Amino acid sequence: MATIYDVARVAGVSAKTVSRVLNRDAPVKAATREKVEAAIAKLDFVPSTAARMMRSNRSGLIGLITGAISQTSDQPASHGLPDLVIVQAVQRGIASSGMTVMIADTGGQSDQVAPLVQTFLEHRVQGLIYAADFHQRVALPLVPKGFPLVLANCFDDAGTPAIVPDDRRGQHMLVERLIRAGHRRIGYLTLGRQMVATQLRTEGYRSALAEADIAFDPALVVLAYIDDAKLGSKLLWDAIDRLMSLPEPPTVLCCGNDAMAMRVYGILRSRGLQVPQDVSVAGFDDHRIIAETLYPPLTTVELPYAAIGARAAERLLSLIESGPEEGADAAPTRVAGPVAWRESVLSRTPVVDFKTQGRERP
Amino acid sequence: MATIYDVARVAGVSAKTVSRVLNRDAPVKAATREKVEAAIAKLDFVPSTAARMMRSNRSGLIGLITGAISQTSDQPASHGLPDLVIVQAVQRGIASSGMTVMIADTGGQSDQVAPLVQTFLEHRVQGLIYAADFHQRVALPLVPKGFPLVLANCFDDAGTPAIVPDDRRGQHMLVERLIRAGHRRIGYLTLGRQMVATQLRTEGYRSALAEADIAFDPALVVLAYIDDAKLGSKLLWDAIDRLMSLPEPPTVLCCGNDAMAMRVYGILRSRGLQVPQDVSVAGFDDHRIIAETLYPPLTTVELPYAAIGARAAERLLSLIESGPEEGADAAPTRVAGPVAWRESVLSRTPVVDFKTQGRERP
DNA sequence: CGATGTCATGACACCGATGTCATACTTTTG
DNA sequence: CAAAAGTATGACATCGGTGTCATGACATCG
Repeated sequence: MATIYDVARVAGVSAKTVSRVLNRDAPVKAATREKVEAAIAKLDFVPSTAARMMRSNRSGLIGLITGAISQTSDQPASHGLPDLVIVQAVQRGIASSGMTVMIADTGGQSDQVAPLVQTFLEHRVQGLIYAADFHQRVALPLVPKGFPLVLANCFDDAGTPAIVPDDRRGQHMLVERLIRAGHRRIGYLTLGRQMVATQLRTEGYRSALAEADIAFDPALVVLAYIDDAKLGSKLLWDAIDRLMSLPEPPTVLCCGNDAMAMRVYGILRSRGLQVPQDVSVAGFDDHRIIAETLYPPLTTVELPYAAIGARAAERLLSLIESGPEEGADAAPTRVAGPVAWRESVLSRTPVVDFKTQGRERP
Repeated sequence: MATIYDVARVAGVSAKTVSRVLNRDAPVKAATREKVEAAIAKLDFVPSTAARMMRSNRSGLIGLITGAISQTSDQPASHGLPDLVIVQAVQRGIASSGMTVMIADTGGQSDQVAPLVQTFLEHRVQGLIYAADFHQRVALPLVPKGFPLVLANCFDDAGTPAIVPDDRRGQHMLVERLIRAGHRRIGYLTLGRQMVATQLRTEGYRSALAEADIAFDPALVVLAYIDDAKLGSKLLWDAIDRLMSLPEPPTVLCCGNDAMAMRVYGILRSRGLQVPQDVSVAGFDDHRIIAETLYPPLTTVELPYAAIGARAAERLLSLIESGPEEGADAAPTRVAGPVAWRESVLSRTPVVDFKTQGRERP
């Protein structure tokens, strides 16, 4: 590969002048510039970032780590996709600042994190992002303190800048919307209890009910997911059985995610119940390929992975530019996705101003 | 950041000795090594790839480009996921050789390809992979000729090494399997005709029929996809109407992809037809979250994205090591995914040895 | 025992850019 | 018109490692 000296020789100028043409950081006579540009084209010269970096100490690189980071291992290998959406969004955000993203995946081995970080540091990345495959608490990997680092779709106890989905608000908005559509008995089929998302969403579910002065009925909330296809299926059938045979059965079933909602469609149909005429169904994730393809299309809440990735990139860039920010550090940034309202939820002629009525009772 | 000279000073040795400790490329006394290692640890020294690269001229970097590459634009923005699975597989394959992957996404702008390639060249990547979001023909971007380049999930007319899914064989295997299960009237709801995959799969469909001496009936093959939600839905309804009201209707419907199969489930149910008792259904892609979650689980063909990514990485590494390979260059490498046989297809008590019977007829 | 070889280490140049400073040539200005 | 200011360019050191070669200390061998 040609060097700046080759170009200088061919163009009959000094290397420094070629550098000036490349960087436009000092005036160069038009005639000289043309000679240099001709030489560059002729030699297929491409400047070396490595050499450049040696002086400037700025690599223009960002490191992105995906896959298992901490040894939780109580969680199953995920569906494997959401973090990739984050990757894409991060890449776009970073690219818009002229930097380049290097990626590495732990392949599920949390002990791979250390060597990956080392490699990134050797490349002198100017910042690191870690993207998790589902909303979780992680134990921090080893980076030099003060090094720009942002967590996406996860958080830690050390106050590292983090961007996470606002599960609480997402579920709250969904339930609120269901109530506005006239639903009062709202069933909730949850994912595993130990998941961060489940806890937060349950809070959102309850707060929305509370805001509308609807009493929380524990019988309406049922664990309906375990990590085993066969048992999981039975669990879901039983959960629905239990809910639908309540004295006052729910008019809508909120599901822990869209895939569960898809199964619920099938189960309800097998029981002769039509969606949404007999029971409404709502999901979570806005996994488009499911939500839009199901018939009827599924009402759900978007898990804003793209927004999370974009925010993470943004945050990291600002950390790099301005150094560690002062305030507002402790809590993760929560990004709420909108409710995607589709035909799987029936609007029941609502008892107008039910809420006010309730309040007016002494 | 500390340099090798700082380490040398602290350890009381020369820089070169530190280098030797780092690279283990020459004998160093145990006592000296320990002093050096202590100094490295004390200073948090991390060697600079950039400086290293200047002498060795090997960056240890691979460039990966995703998103729109050529200005076809007749194809809609894809579902956006498959290429990310390829990204992950490529990353794993490359990482196993100790190299690092840099990624860039065109964000749908094919005119972004040139600057991205330029950036990669500036970083002195040792090879490039382009991963497309669906099986397609692409027009080559500008890379120095002889530069290691592999296409994944796409191919060009210039004979660039390419890894693509074997759509023909995939569909062939599926149909062959359906025939073995006793099906003779096999409906086929295709994706857009201009898609490479559609053409190849139709060939596979026909060849499997031919092998079994089943006459090809054009009435059984119907275009059922256009890029418009509303019109697409109507098209699919009509297609199914047409197929099911044939004098001899199909006993199984092959769908262009799993999402279509999911819709077909819904449509069939609305018509009072049970899957698979009344009609069997098969998909294509093995989009797990759909295929495994649908009830009944969907028989489909895996689109081996992970394998494609892995093969692409492998191929690129061999190109880098051994230089341009000689023979077997022209045709893309085709990777066939297995048939995922699930409960959406009914095994009809087959007319035993129908095939032989057919042959024996004069 | 001196010649030869191996081990352990250091001095120094070099990779390919850019920053600093010097210099020659122009143009502006009092 | 000379001094001051601006323009265009080059020489050279430098960034942080590694390759080459030299050197001194021992071990081995005929």
